Amino acid sequence: MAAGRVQDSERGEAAGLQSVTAAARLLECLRYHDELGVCDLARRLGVAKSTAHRLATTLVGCGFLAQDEVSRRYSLGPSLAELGQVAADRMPLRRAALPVLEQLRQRTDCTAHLALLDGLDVVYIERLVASSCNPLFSHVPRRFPLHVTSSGTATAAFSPDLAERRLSAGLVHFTAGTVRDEEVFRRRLELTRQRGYACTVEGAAKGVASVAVPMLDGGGNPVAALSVAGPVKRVLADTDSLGRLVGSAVQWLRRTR
Amino acid sequence: MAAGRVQDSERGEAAGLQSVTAAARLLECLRYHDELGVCDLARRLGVAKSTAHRLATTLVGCGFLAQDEVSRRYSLGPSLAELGQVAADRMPLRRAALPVLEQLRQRTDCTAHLALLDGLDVVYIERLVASSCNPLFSHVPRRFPLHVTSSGTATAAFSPDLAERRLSAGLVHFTAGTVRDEEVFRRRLELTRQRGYACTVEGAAKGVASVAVPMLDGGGNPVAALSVAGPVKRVLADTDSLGRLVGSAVQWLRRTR
DNA sequence: AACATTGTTCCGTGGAATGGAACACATGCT
DNA sequence: AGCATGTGTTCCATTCCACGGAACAATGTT
Repeated sequence: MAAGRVQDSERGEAAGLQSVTAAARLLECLRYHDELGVCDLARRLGVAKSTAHRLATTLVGCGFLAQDEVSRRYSLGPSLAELGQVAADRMPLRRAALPVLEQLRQRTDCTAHLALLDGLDVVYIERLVASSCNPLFSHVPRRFPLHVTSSGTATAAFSPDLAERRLSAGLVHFTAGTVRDEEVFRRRLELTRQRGYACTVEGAAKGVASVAVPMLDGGGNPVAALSVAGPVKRVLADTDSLGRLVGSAVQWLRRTR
Repeated sequence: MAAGRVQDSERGEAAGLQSVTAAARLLECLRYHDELGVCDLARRLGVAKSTAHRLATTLVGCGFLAQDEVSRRYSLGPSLAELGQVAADRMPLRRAALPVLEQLRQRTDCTAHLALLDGLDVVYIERLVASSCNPLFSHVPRRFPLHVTSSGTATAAFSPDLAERRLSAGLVHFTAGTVRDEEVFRRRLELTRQRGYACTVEGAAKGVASVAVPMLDGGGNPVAALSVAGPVKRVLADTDSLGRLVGSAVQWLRRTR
């Protein structure tokens, strides 16, 4: 690493140790895939098969990946689950939000979520599953582009810059319920601003609707959102009242931080 | 990487890419520490300060670590939280256990846990916090040596080999409630076998007692444990009934897998 | 049989990662 | 104030570790 270290990468972070960065990128390939093979990983990372294989087997050794004995494909491993849970346990915003999320869960009998804004996506960092919830959320990803879910819509509605960036990047297809049309999305943003909450139907998961309210920081920028999600009929029967409950929860959370 | 690749490491796994392995070990240093500085990390890893610094800053760039602007110390980062949650979401045993954990939580009004056996430790992979629980578990680690908690005791009680290995490795001090004496631990193991459940007081956290039942695989080896934890008085008032409830939950889980 | 695809292993090579040293900064002690 | 100690960051010479290419084994399709 001689003078003139490369400071530019796709997200502007220093490249640092290249093989560590490659390993992290490999793990990220599995965000939306239960498992992937070596050749697929190599293609996604833009490296040789043997390089991808070495990265993957090293991560298996560390417990960050696991390999299926029959299919030979790789999936996220137990040590990642453990450390990830530890990391989430320690997030101050998540800690602060837990009591009010639990309250929301009980009052609404819906699954209560905390989502953090990250780039042009939201990441669901906490999900307290409703007691009565039979279609579990286990198969639902944790990260969505802003336009896909109520939490993302809610955050974009209160940041014109963010909304424009998301639109410029394109309203990528994600689920059957993904809004793809710019005008439709703009109307949703406006409606969200008027009502103070966003509502989406089958954004994240089939058969599920949700209501979300953004949490803004001191400067008025959205950083997170609270939401409740449940069967479409249950949520649509009650959106205003759910919106008020979630809104109160957000107010409470802002005051206790 | 010429011929004669070293196949032996402390846990018998191939070393693979050394800097990737070092990065993983660095993340593991933070299991029991909210944050650590570069010099501390370097000492723990047995590397130069500059190496630890480079590892840490690379991981910050990837989102796996975060650095406090004032103290300059490093803590686990948001991308690790995200991917870790995804990894946990996808664990088949955790998925299968969720309904019965929720049931336990409701019936007992205690915090319900799923712990997996890993080496001489148990790792708490799922924790459904009791509704009435005010001293939250946010500060409680996810990994404990077997002798410290009820889940660990329960698993050790039904594997003589495992118990002996834990004893040989030493009953390390963990919390004020940690059993340190071999005879005491052996008596606890015997009592657990007689009753079918383990009970510990202030093993994992001050003011909390818990009751755990191991889950054995087809060959009779413990792989996991279910447990409920709550205020000492509540748990001790009802250990037998809690033991039976948790035992039924374990039976149910075994039959559905 | 020929071809395409996958996952794994091997090897020569050069560049990426290392440790040491210097530096900047902060704290505590005499 | 000067010194000792500790921290976190940056730079550079050195070398060995990580890379890509190629070969191989296995599987599936035409």
